[in-house]
Amino acid sequence: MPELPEVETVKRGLEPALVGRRIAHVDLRRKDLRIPFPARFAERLAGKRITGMGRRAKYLLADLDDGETLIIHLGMSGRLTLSGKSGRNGEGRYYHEVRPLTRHDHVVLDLDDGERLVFNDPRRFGLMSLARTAELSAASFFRHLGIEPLGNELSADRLLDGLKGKKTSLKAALLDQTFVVGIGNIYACEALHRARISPKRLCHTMKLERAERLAQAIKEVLMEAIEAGGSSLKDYVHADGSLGYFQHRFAVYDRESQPCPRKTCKGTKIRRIVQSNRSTFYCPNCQR
DNA sequence: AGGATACCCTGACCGC
DNA sequence: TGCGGTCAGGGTATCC
Repeated sequence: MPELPEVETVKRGLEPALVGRRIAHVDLRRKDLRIPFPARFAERLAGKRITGMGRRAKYLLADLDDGETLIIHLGMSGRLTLSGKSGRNGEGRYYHEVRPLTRHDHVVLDLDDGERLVFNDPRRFGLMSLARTAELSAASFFRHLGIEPLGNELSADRLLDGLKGKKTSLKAALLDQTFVVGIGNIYACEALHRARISPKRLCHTMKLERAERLAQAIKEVLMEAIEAGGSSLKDYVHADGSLGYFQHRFAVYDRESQPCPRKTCKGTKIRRIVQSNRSTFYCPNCQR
């Protein structure tokens, strides 16, 4: 379920533990995830220091001190877990505990301070790769990506420009990562509900007023989810170091037959339809 | 060419 | 209790 807000939350959760640390050892426990690991992956990571972290679309980035960047995509079920524990106990004695590895723990990064980062991904829709930091935007993963939804790039005008002439539904357009990045099935539904626009509406029928509402709604929905993730970060990095996805209240997603939260809808039931093989949830009363 | 569909994969869940 | 079927969705290959 990781869309932009979840990836951003993972980035913020990991940043303090990873930046400045050196990767002491890498354990690659299989040869591929969704795609094969790049050549000499473990060797290229080992010994490098993590100098900073970033995010592009739903990709998590860790810059290394040799000019390469570790690229991580969580796919659908990927998780990054901090599982090492080391330090001085009450008696000043050094201790080191590491959680035993489990099924689907595919990549293990041991850091120089005793911390351990584990990538677990049951469905293996995720990926890990490496690219030259200076050439990231030209890397295959990023070359075709559209604009980031937060910040000034996304505006009503920019939306209108991208939507004009498109014959698809708005829902499909929002999921298209070559247009706007970071929005997945959940936040597409949520943004359209907040903007009071039908997911079935055809792109080319959009005019300025709806485009303004949609641009605003996308930003709000994503930013509120990031805030919810941020505020739950201390719960979210659990005592054992594992990172869970924060629970967030959705207005329409996965709420089929439940009342639309919008007061003026007076209990109109949320409807579920299928668009391009994916569930769409919306309120037939307020979304037009 | 661009839009729709199939597929990768496993776990959760449901009905029997 | 077990078992088969269905669904979940990010991204991309492939088809139309």
